[in-house]
Amino acid sequence: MTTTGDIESTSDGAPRDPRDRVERYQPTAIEPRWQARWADLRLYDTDLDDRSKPRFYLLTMYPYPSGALHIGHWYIKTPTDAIARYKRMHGFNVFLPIGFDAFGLPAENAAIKNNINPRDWTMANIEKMRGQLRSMGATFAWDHEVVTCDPEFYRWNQWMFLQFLKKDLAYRAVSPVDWCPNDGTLAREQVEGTDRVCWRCGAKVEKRELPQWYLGITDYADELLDFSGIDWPEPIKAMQTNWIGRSTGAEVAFTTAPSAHHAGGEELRVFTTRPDTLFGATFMVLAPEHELVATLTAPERKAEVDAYVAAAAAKTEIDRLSTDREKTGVAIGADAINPVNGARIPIYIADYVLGTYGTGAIMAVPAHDERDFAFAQAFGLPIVQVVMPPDGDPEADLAAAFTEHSPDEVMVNSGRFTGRKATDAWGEIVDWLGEQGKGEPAVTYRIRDWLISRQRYWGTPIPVIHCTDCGPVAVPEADLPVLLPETVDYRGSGDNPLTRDEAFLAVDCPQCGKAARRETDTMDTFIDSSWYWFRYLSPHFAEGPVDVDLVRDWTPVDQYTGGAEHAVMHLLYSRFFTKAMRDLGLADAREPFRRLFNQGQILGADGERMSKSRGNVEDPDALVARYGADAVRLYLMFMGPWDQGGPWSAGGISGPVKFLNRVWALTIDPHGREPGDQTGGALPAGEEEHDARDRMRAAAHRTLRDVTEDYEGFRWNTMVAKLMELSNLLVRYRGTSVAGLPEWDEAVRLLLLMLAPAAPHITEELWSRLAEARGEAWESIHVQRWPVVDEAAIVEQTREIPIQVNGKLRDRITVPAGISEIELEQIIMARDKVVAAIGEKQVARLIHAGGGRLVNIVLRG
RNA sequence: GGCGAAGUGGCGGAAUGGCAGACGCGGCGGUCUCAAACACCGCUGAGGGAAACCUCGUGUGGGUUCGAAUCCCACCUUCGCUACCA
Repeated sequence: MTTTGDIESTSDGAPRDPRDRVERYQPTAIEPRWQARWADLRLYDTDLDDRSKPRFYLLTMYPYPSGALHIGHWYIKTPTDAIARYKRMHGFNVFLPIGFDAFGLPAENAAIKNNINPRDWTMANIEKMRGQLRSMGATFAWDHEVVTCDPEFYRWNQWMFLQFLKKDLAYRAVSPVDWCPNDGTLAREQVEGTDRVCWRCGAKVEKRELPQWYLGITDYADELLDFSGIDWPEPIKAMQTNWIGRSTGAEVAFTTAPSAHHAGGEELRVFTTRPDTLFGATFMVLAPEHELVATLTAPERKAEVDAYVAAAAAKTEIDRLSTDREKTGVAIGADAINPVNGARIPIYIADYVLGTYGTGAIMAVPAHDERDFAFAQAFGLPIVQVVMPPDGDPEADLAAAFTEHSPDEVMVNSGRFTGRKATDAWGEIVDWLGEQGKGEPAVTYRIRDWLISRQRYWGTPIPVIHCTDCGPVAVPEADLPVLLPETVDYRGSGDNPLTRDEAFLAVDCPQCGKAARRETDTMDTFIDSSWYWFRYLSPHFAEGPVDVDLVRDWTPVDQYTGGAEHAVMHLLYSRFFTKAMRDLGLADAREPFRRLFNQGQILGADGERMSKSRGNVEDPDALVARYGADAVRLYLMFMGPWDQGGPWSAGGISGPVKFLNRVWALTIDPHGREPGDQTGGALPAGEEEHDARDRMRAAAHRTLRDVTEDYEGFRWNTMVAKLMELSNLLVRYRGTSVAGLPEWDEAVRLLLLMLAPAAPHITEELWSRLAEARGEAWESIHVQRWPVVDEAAIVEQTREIPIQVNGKLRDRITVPAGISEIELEQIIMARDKVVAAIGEKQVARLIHAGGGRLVNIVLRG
């Protein structure tokens, strides 16, 4: 270290900046050097078989290789790296893998545009992004990298699909599906917003009737509602719960009434969550696509009904909604019979009843359902109140549907149930229907099975062969992987080129041996992300998708970090896959991620989502080149709470930059003083050397205690603030007589250790220089143990106590720490300000609050 | 419409029943410098006052409490998700 401690000695020569004699902080010189050194030493390779330390599987959502990292990647990944480093300093064997979500449409679009293979485009991007990820100084276990477009990975997508087929967890069905002109078919949860657009490309989605492959996620609906044993953010659990949408109720069998054109007696089942309102059903509504519409429609109504059905079928969901909830429908000229009272009620079709939910038919109870109420009003249908508050009028005209369903409500106009509490009667009615074989308890879900077929090239081929005789036949496991053809003929079109690739298509049926055709759909890329963290453990394992022993030791993941935008997609699929894999004996945990943290999103300076088209994208490479990775890491952590995100503003980065410069100066030049320093190297007024030494120790250990808590809770912003506070104190003592004393050295050492996980390069550099100055051998700061708080150092001799009168701050006194309440009260009551604030009033009592932290004097009157 | 999150200085934010505004940005004044930049020191919620201090102040209105940014009730605003789910 180069320190002389005496700046006056330079002043007799030509005037010059005294700081020039000290080396300045140059992050761009330091950072690549340490990154290379860490890599050479294999400092962050994880030995997964090491049983001497507790394991910690830290996972962060893998990036899509779009071509460049953006600041959002830094926002999630650098604090995650800080967690890894912090946990290592606590003796954990930390596994922090990284990989690439390498299948997907952008590669295909690039291929069409530039007439190159999507693989080449993808792999070039990956190579570039690897370099960018390294520039973060993050401790990723690169030797476990997974790239999902590698056959070594996607063959196991195919293998698992075959296992799912055997268990009927994968199946093919023809049904109306959401079709995006760019991405092909989409799963239900991949269509967003009121105007029904594709989650990825934003194009409007239309309905198509197609044969498609599904995974039976609904089989696991109930288990997916159980979040016990995992520590996830409440909003995500709420979103998943809403998405799964479990409704308990009953299926009730209405029957068709005999009429001129129909014999009657046919069952019409409805699902209801309100069996207690059965007596109020005044009509019935079928979805236009309901299978019985054709047979039940009266001849004279046929033309109108057919027209309505055709119109509904032609309408996309967009159009259905654009009618702004105005109810439309047509009576079909047939009646149904209500099983509870034998009432004949007319049957309508209306598009507000969905064919895909429940039974596709409802009993309409206009008095107690807003939609039914609106329909009844529009069509002049009777409205009969059957549930009301205890003081209600059963014959009153309702202005709106009465949907309250609390223990107070009583039933009216309901035959033998009249006068009963509605909540009590709910179950009895279901039981009563059950005894007569006219209904039973039922549960329905909003969630649909996961549609995984995509009409795209750049994905995992679905391992199925279509034979004219045998139908769809699974590719034998021995024939896996079904490889994507290397050369692709796009002919400038956006179609799936597999459909034109005769070499790919032509194959013999594995069952009968006749000429057959391969399935050309590929899998939704969310399949890849549904289990990639299992593969990280053994990326080259050839005997199966996962090494079951490693999975047992290392999963579930201890901590997962990533965005909340995947709440009902990736984060739900992953839970499903884990449970399905468990049932295949591939995993033994029922949940994938023990703890989940959703960071916020970094927006552009304009407060909008960052996007190239808006021109508000912040380039992390440029920031790193200018300020260094440590400053960028620290600034992102310092911005605000991690789960909050917020608009980017480059201005604030100067704070962390200045902080790092001070840490640098404190460490390599403790005796130096800045040229404008007006303190003359003196301690703060009234402070003796021993006071200063105590203060440094106390501050360092109090900071350690608080910062440790902040690390545990991922509260980076306050963590950085507290380190800044400590460094501010040391800056004040720099160049004074206490700089360089043991308490100073300890405070600097603790400051570096506490900062190390967040700013790994500068701390490593300074740590090495401290070792060098002491003539010790270098040992990385990142393999040091996290320091231990000395509670004795924090204990203070005196305390400052705020004094309130009637809750208003009136005075502050400094007293010895161990003072008794009686002594304290004597001092307080003698204070001028307190006496003045009390005035003529009487003191009612004194409150010693918060364990002696504050005193409040309460006055009478 | 439903579910969820959040409203605090000029700005990002801290404080989750006990001193509101930690820490930082920006701003103002000073030191250093021939000068500027950097760096360093001080001030910086609003109003009043020469000052000591006083009053007001955490979206709005009420409530609980000795004491409320924090807890409760009602409302307003913003953001995210959802969208006729019977």
